[in-house]
Amino acid sequence: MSVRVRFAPSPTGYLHVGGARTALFNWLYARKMGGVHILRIEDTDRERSTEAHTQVILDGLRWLGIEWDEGPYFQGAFGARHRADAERLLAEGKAYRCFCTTADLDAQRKAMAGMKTAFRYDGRCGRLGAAEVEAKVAAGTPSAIRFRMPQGEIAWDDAVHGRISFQGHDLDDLVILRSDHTPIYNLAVVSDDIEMRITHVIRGDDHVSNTPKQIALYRALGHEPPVFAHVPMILGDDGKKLSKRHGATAVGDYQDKGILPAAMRNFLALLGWSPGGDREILPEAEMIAAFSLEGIQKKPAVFDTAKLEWMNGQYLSQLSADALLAPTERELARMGVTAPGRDLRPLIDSVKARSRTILNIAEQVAVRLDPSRVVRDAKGEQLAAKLGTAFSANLAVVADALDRIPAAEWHSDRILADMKALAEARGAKLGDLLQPVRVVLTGSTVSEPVNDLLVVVGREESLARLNAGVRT
RNA sequence: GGCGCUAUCGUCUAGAGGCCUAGGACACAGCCCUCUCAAGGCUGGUACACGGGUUCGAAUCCCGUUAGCGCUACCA
Repeated sequence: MSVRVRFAPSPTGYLHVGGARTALFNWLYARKMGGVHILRIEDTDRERSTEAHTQVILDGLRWLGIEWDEGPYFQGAFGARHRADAERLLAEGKAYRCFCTTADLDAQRKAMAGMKTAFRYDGRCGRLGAAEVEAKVAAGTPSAIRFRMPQGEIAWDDAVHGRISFQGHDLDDLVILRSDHTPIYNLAVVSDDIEMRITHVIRGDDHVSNTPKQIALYRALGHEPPVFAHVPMILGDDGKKLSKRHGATAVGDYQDKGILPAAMRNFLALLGWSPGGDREILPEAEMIAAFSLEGIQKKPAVFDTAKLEWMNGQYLSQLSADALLAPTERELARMGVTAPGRDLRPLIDSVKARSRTILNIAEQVAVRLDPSRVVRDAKGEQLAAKLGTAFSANLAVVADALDRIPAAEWHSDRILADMKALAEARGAKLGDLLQPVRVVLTGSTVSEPVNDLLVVVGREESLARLNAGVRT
């Protein structure tokens, strides 16, 4: 039987990194096994679900390069089947009508508050006589449908955790159909997974306590449960559940920060999964080849932004300026920087080695393009203070020497040769000559080699900035 | 409270009884390279939660303790 997996987000918020990773694992497993990856939007919570959220989730998945072979299906469209399944269970005596109102339930809960055990529905409506039920129905009393939880052990062999076992008597008789005839999550999932012939349910750890309920539902409905694989949560750097106060947690935020989809995918894959051994950078094909459910970690993982950025830098350095051009231009446009007719690729090449994100690249390109974006940072100020009058004196000397290089010979090699000769002639250190140039050109003490920087900024623009620097 | 899950460097992890005086990566520190930085190379510190077993031998198996997390809805 061929593998069929699904990613089933509920559109009640943005696509967060935990969900993205779950999707990634589903997709990797499908690709690895030559199976089918299905996208199903679980929009049965109509109060919190929005179309905008659905769109954000779809966009996020596409950005990450996670494809689906079927769907997106919308769970809300399957209400009739969910209802039919609930009624079948009712007809077979595996479920019963519950006439308790929300207020009744609250009262029951309150009454049990002092007791040591947790509140559990006592099944009182399940003990109603047939005549009594009929009378209530005839009287038009609204009722929900409750599933009769079987007693005894319910266990399964989880693909990541191994055997997990619950006792039926610890579980509630759960409502499967609301009194307004809409389905409850646990029923809808099982009904859909059966209908879609899902073979492996790969989902977040937070669902393990739902699993025994769902297994019971599978059996009551006359189907074998699928293989379950519960992947652990992703935590913030304080060990707490990842949330907005940890900074970016939505995949769209990382897109905005200039993270590459391939790097994000690689990083997410390695959060809670390991191919075994020492590999870190895994191209898509290798990732698929190495993927296995057994390689998934049991314990939650902390999301380490520094490592993500390191990884992004690795991917960045492998990409050509050609490949980086479009995303960089997009970023520049957002910053309001345009350079019509200018080939930005040499600038990107010049700058990408010192960048960890597209945003870094764009910022540095912008500074080289537009003198108004040069802002002297703390290190730059420090250097100027340290050199004192030598700062502008050196600038003047360098500017003078550079001015003698004809435009046709404004090349990296020629500039470096002249600078070295100048340093030697004056008995100065090359660094003392060049650092002021770097600071005046970029505002910072960090950049590509100054001779390259001069080429990238251009002869006239460089000289203009240097001369302006001498005067201040 | 109940039920369940988890436990190797600060972080991500390798490790399926002897290969472990515990390996890699990020981060950190130092050195090399160098006009600065990044990259790269080298070096360094830091971990098997605790307590009992089982075994000739345990990071690896079992039990307990502790801690963390999840669920406990007519939410998903």
